Amino acid sequence: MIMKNPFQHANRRSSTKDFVYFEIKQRIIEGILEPNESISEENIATELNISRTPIREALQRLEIEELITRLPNGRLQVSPISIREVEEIYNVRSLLEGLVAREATLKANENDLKKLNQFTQLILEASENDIRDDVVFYGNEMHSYLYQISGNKNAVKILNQLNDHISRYRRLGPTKNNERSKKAAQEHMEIYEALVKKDPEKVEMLMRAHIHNSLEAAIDSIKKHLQKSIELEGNG
Amino acid sequence: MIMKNPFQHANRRSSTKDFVYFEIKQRIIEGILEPNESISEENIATELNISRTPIREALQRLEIEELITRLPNGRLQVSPISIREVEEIYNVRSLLEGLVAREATLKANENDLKKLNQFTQLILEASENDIRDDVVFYGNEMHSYLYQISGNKNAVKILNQLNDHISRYRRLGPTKNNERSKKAAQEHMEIYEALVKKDPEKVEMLMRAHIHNSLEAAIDSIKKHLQKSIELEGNG
DNA sequence: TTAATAATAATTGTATACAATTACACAAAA
DNA sequence: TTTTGTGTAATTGTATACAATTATTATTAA
Repeated sequence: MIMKNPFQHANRRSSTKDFVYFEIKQRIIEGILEPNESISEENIATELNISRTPIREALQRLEIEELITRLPNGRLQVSPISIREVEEIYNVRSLLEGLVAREATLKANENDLKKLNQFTQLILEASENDIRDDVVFYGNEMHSYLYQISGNKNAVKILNQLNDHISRYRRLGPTKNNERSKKAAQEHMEIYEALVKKDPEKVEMLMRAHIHNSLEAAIDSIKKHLQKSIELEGNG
Repeated sequence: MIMKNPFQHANRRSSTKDFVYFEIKQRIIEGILEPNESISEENIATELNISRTPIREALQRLEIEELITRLPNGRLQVSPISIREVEEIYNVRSLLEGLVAREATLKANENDLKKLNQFTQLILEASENDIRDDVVFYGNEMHSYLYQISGNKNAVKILNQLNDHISRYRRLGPTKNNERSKKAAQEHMEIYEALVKKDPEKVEMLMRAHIHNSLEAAIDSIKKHLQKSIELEGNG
């Protein structure tokens, strides 16, 4: 038996749809739902004990954001991954991160700079202790903080979507590339220093380079992963 | 009485939802549905003689693309317009058009260059005859053709969404700015010439500048429009 | 055995009933 | 008159029934 509105405790309207959206997105990013795995509305409905209507709406959103792909026959599957797509995403991201960082440079106040300094210190510390997860975490925090300062809602919305895809790819690269972590920490520091000097052009340039460098590291690990997958298939 | 599936003649699955999506989007772009005008699922359902289900899905897509805004109370309205948003959109568009044009430069073959030459000629002709609509039309065609050559699906998808918003703003500027048309025609020509020379850096630079120049023309007419709206409100 | 076809099952698309929320009009009290 | 509250209408959210399509299995003919 299905209860009428299992999420009515939430204040906002339509929290069911959002709950399903975040839940399925999380599973895709974490790889619980694997690339090319088929998705059934009915299965999700049964598992989460809700009707198909809010599930359809959540899945449509994921489809628009291209984490899910609709086949010509109407069925859905988790979107496949490809090196080509990663390169596309990083190219766009590089430009937009640069734009946002430049705008943030012009708008950052003393308190913002203090905050950003704290992030760079935390990143540096994590990289010195070889804690890659923390480098990534505080790195993301610093980027998000720049998003916020910039106030550029349009660019930030796109960046957040791109970052969802990147999170998905990042999971594929378990390579604890400490060399990259140290370089990334250094790059964040340089970006911070240019921000303090209120040099928007330099901030933009450094940020673009920073994203491009991350791309190369990412591609390496993805290539390894894809190769491994193919080997496994071959042996299966 | 509602018929079961009024659009079943179409081959593809789910054409009802898509039909509603394009129909409502068109109305928003053309201004038939005005900024801040409220939107009711039931009204659309009655008018188009279909049930609310596919309409909800179409509206959700428009909401994600931000042509429609959901108020905290769950009601929908046509998204408002603002100069600030136009600037944001053009800034992002400038970077992505530049990226796509650069990539297209590397991939364009002889036939593509021939096609692009035809577009530049049509644009030039239209501008000399002061037919602004044709300058815009063939200009868009040329941009779309570059999208296609680039093969960058990710960037193109974002650009198409941005262009929907820009189309909406363009309608506000009935100023037959022939000076801008002539300059735009010239700019397209210069971009074409750099493409022929296979100079991706120059193409990117020229394209960015071209978009920025369009922005300034756009802002002028939008400012005039907003001012007029305010005056009308004051007199109303 | 294989290929073609028909019958059946599974899945998505749409309509509709009902639930939950919000807006609105109207009445009562200050 | 203004404000507060209450009942009603309007609107959105969810569940469910059914329609349409697609996939799968079974069956039959070659």
